[in-house]
Amino acid sequence: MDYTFREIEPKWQSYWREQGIYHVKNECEKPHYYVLDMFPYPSGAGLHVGHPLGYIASDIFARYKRLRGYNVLHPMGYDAYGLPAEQYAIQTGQHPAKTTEVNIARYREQLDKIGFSFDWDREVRTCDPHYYKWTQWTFIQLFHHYYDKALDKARPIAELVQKIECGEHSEGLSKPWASMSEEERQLYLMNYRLAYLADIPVNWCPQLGTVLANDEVVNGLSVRGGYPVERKLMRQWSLRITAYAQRLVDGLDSVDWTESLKEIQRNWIGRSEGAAVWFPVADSPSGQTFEIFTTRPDTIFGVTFMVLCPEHEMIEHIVSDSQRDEVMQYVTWAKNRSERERQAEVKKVSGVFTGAYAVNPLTQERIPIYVSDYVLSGYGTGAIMAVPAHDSRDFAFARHFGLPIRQVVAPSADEVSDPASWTESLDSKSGICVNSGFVTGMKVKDAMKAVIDRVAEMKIGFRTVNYRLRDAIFSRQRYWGEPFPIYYKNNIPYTIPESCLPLQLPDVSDFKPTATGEPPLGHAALWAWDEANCRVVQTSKIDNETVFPLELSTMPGFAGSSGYYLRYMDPRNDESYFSPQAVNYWQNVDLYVGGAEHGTGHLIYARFWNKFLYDIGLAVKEEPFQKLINQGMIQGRSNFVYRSKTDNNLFISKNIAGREERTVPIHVDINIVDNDVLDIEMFKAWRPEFAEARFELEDGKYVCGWEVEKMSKSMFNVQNPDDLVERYGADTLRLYEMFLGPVEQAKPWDTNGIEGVFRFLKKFWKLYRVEEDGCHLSQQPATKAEMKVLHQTIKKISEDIERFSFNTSVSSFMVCTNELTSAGCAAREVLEPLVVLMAPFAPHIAEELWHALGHEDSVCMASWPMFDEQFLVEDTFTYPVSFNGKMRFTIDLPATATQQDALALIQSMPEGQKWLNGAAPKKVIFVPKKIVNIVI
RNA sequence: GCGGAUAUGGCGUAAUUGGUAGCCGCGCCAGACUUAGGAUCUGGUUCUUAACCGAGUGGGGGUUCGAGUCCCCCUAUCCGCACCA
Repeated sequence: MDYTFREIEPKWQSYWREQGIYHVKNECEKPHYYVLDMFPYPSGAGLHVGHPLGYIASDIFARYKRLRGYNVLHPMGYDAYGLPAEQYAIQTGQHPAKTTEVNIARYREQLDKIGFSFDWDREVRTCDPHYYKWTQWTFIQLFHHYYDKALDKARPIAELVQKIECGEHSEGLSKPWASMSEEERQLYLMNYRLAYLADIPVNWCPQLGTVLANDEVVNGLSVRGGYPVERKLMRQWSLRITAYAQRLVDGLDSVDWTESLKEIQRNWIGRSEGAAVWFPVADSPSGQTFEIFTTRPDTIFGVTFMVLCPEHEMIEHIVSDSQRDEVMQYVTWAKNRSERERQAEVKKVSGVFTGAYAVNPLTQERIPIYVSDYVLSGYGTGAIMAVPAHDSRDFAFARHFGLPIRQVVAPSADEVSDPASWTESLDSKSGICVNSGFVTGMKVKDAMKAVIDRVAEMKIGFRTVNYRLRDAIFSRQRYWGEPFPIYYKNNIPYTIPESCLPLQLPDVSDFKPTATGEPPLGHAALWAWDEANCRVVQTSKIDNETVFPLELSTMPGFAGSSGYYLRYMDPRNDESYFSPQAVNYWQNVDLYVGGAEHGTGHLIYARFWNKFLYDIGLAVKEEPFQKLINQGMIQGRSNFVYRSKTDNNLFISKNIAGREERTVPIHVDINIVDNDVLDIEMFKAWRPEFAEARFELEDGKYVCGWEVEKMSKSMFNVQNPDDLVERYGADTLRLYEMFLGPVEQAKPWDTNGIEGVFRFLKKFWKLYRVEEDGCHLSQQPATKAEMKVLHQTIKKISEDIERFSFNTSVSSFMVCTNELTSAGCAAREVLEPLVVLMAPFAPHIAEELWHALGHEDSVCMASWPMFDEQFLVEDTFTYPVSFNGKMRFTIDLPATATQQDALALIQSMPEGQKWLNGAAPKKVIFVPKKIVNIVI
């Protein structure tokens, strides 16, 4: 019988489904293992071959772990809320709920064809009220918690109130707590809540009609759609992720991720140590001071001016009358500049003198205060001490405005020079302090410490740490997201009771965003909160006495994806996020597979979310994802035909002389090209304008050009997995995606080698001599050589899977099959274990062969074969013999041979004598089972 | 500018982790079976050479009996961050 994958694959897919083979229980004697894929956005384009790459790898691993006796949690779901889904809905003019539904169905159909072992009973969708109930619930918990710096964990806000009442906490209190109104108290607590409402400058994207988080903006443009983003002050919900900055840095040391991704996160969090110092404003009657942050306290003697960011609140208080107009003009100009403009003109220096002076607290020197937008309001205190000699930005500013530059650090004490001659600043943190008062002569590192100690002693500053990480803006002026479980009473936000969750997303007909920032939920005119009855009411009467307005913005895409891995543990629980039993059993994700592009988004938010849930006693591990594998991006491989410049109907094959000058390349659909050879008939039928095409062929073929580009519809290089499943079967697709190269590596998609993998599977199939009534194998014992091949393969495949090196596994299968084929092996004792080895990679063919071998149960229930060392040991070993490191000939020695044996044998051989030439070897290096090298 | 990674035949890649570089696959060449093949099977395929020899893992140096692998310098490509004081 032939290998009929078209019959086999659907047959076993429905068998697995009907038998519930992949259903996982939470209680089990077996050890647990949790393998997770990053769940997809169900976009309208469907899956392309890049998506399943990671899924196939994790599926192989999950199946392997099952065969190894683990109870494996391997779920899948959909990240259905958020901008991409909504943008697609707007483009197609349909309701997002509808398009999401359709897209999910399409994804599911595509996924099912590839034969994954997901437990679909645990599917979650972030847009499902049963799911987002817990997203909203977590938000409520965040709102009701603050970060206790002493305990270094989140605690209920009620505890903070208690502390305030006992007088243990008074930071920033303007008047006694007892005399504060409810509104004043709430406003004060807002400064502490982990989910808080504040007027903050945000990334506003008019085209998308929403605010975006920092990781959703790149180079001043939105990641989704590439629209310009501007800075705007808006009242927004934020998550106080910065409270966790240090723990987010520290936690990286305990997880098994690639160094590069950890580094991406460290950079994003951007921890820097330094000092905060207060600089008094000169001649200030009210004794004003302002705080600056510096990582170079050692250079404080080199400060020649100060700079405030345009948003700094101090500006209007200190600006001199003569400078007021100019300063205000600059501030207005700077504030109205778009992010993109600002970033594009980073090199251009701008700024203005305030007319005011500050006093260097260590030297009592008067130094001018400037305003410039090179100082950012969001970092540190939005004010800096400028040391132009040792900071390139200050240097550029000083040169532009002709401000003095004073050297205070030199590579060595005698390398002091006149900064007037410098072309750049001396930013290095190594060297000796010069002209620096009491730190003169100290090494930079020692001076940093000395200056901090001194300012601390003088009570004008302190050692501190700053982070680049900003709080995560959590409001989106969009429709397709989780509603906030928040209503407003006297403009003060209150959470709706947990028992009323989920707060369902209202169905509105007009879900489009507005350019002004009014959330589309405002279109749900009748959407308000009846406080007394704890329910959403449809009334236009918001009386602010019994009926209150609800928050109209929705949560961002990362809300739903931040805790989904925990929900999979217990996905149908309506009483809690997940049960303690479930989380105690599964703990956290053992292996997480997904793209590195989520390094500064989802992977940070999820870690934060998990740490918070850990603090409040829900999660049991501080880090959610123990091991992380980043699968490489699959790029497209475009094909080109070459059209004559003079004759639109003439196409010239790639390698014909002079083709380059005579033609222009045109993208051609990769589906009508096979191994870079164009299917001429399909090409003519592809588009009407090519119907009359004529060709200049080479060797009777039309050879296309190719290039690696992004996979995109417009380049006709999108490879759809369904087509390949149809043509070669899911098992071939699975093996081929793995065979392409290491999972972690980015690579262009290229079907040129898929035939080879397909041939291999057919060959593998033949090995089993399948007939209508099963396999016609002999019961004869396998030869020693055959057993050796088998056990080598078991060893290799096991090691490969543990190392996540699936491309080499496929090669090993090929070698094994080739050897068994040429040995004519028909021994059951060899072929049966081989089926189990194949099961994680090509589950359909393995299942079919397993049954053909006479088994009644599924191959998924088998156990992984163990290799037996006895088949691998050699009686003799062939040693390469080198002279001075140069390999010359080989000798066979018993496995137990020693250096003396080797040397004796070599000396007795004519070859050996030729090389030794009668002389005694200087040295003999003998590494058992490796090499004999003789130094002559 | 800062940080991270990568570099091996015509192509995708492999190398027991310092021990015969190029496994496996594609492509190509030759052959077998075929009316036929874009089916199947067999053999060959780093370069140079008729062959032996020789050269060879981006370039240059170093450590070592021995380097694709370790160390230093350089180049190229990819990715991340980027006025973060």
